[in-house]
Amino acid sequence: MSASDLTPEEPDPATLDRVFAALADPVRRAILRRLDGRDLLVSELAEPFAISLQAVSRHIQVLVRAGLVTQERTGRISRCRLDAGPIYQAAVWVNHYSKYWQAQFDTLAVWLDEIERRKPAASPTAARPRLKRARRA
Amino acid sequence: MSASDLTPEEPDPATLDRVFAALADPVRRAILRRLDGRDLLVSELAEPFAISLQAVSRHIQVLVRAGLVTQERTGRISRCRLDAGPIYQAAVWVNHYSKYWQAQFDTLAVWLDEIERRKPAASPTAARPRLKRARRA
DNA sequence: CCCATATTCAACCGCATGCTTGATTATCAA
DNA sequence: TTGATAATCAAGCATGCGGTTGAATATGGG
Repeated sequence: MSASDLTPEEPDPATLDRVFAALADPVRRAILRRLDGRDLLVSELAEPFAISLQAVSRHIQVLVRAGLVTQERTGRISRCRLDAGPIYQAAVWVNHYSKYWQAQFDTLAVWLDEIERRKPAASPTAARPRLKRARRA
Repeated sequence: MSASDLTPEEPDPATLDRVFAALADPVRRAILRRLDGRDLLVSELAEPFAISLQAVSRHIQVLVRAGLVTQERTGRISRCRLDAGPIYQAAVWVNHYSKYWQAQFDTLAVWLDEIERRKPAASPTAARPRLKRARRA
């Protein structure tokens, strides 16, 4: 899908700043992963981490400010829900460069096909080795 | 490193940290955009920005440390080249959530269809903006 | 050689981040 | 009312970031 179909060419830079900055932390990424498909309380969210509850609470606030999480308070509990909307903007941005790794993979695929073609009757059970992601030279 | 490198479940967190952090700055994103398709010198890269050359040089170093830019020095000049490889890891991460915005667009499409259906003979020239349907994962 | 050019290094400043511990607010339950 | 629970607020600390200016390091050209 073309990026211009549903979003402007360059979305709000400040939004992109906040989203990418929010994603630049392993705890926050793990929080988003845990919110994938279910809503969780702050304390439930904090449980697997080796840091204080307060620290997790602040991580959640960072995610809220980035628009990636919404909180709905009922009584003393606060249920956290994922909002993947802003991630879409990040996805549009990074996917602009997909041509590069696709070209890389296409080249690799052609190369592997070439190897396959030169092989003198490979064993039928031995599948072709999986494509390893090309590390930069 | 295994076969899962192509579509890694969880790539190296530190790499992801550096890549997302590098993308969380408008100057660095603009640098990457300007390097899309051509290599540029540091001074050429710095030209459109209202900050000092030293500041741009440090931004480039951040991008180099994130693996997004490589520098080839010949003499006193330093030619900068984009390496989109690490962006692929970021793309894999964010595209994991594509199901959400695709669902959103599907919902929007259904909603627009509903409106269309209730309209009593819409004007022929004013076409409803076409919504490209996102591919179902 | 002499000087301009290209880039980086170094020191500094202001501010944000990530974590801690302790206090506070608010709610539920006995 | 009393007390436990859920979550946030607040202060403090170490670290890192983004910007500046000034100096240093090559390198190329006259």
